[in-house]
Amino acid sequence: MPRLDRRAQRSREALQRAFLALIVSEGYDAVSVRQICAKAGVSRATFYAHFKDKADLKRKGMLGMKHQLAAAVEASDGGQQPFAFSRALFEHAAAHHGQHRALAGTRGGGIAQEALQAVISDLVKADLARRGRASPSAVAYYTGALLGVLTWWLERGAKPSAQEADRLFRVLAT
Amino acid sequence: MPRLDRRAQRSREALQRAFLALIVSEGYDAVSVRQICAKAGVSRATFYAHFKDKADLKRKGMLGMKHQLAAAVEASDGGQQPFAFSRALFEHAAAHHGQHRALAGTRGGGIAQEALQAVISDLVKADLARRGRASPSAVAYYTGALLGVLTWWLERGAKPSAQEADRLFRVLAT
DNA sequence: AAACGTGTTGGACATGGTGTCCAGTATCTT
DNA sequence: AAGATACTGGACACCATGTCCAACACGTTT
Repeated sequence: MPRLDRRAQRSREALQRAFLALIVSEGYDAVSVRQICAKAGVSRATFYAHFKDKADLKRKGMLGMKHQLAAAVEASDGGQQPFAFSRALFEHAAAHHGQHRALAGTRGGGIAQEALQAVISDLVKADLARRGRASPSAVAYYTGALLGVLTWWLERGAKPSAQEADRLFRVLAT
Repeated sequence: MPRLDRRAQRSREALQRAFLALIVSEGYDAVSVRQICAKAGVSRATFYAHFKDKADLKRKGMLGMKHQLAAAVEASDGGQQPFAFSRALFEHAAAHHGQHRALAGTRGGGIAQEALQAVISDLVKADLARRGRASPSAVAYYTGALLGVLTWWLERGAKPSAQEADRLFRVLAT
């Protein structure tokens, strides 16, 4: 049995979708709760029944992305090569292009940088540890580098394929 | 002769200072113009005489930092070695620790990431070009890596010396 | 199908921030 | 000293926020 009433689920999803669309077109700061509700076709009272405020909506959205990402990486086995997870990361980003751009791009005010950074940082740390090369500065270095290539690639419209972007990163990193 | 009336300069600086302090203690989003004025001991009308809004204050503050940084890098000659400018960058960050942390740290919502990113990106691009290794992806890669190490270092309180942090970066990058 | 439970609605409300304006006052410059 | 310019503090209209509620509609359950 579904944990959530159909109506509740519809409202939630409509709000999330509207939020992402507005972030892209207006920028995170400029988006108001009213706008989100209008675009979602949902009463403002309903918004507050689901989320504490705009930041809460953002937080829950990022939590979802975090889980998706972690699952995608988990599901892929890139073998033993260094930074094996990066391929899955680029491919997930390509598949959910709009979502990533909204949250990680400049328009989103780098809202998701924090969350992405946390996920990537963990992956990098584990990877380096496996190879006996983990140091805090190295983790910061490779995390930043990967995030740099990822956002660069997203902002130019995920233009080269995910596979190619992944290769570009890995060539530089090794 | 001074381009700016003493009074005007005092007000400006008081507002900038108050803004930075509040960002650190409250976080960028939570800071209101009223709070800034109260902390600066300045009338709200005065604020609007100097800045269009909070974002404008932020923008002008970052412009200042950008110029400082560029000047600091310009003034130093790190010889011919790769990424010669990075030393000056870390040292400037150490000298203006509070300012950097307010704008680049998590508390500031990564407000300055954009500005820092732009400055560093230009420097990296020029450096790589000089060595005939410039490609958009490489610029993104090293810019991200340097930004990653820099923010990591700042958030742990600029704990190892600037010199040491610089060395850590350069070892990984070359 | 009917009854129940729960999500949704729209509107009211108090609160507080925003950006603008102005007349009076304080301070700087010449 | 006189003129210029910045500051003050308060008023203003406007808009967004977050909370509440009674009426309603939809989904779920029996």
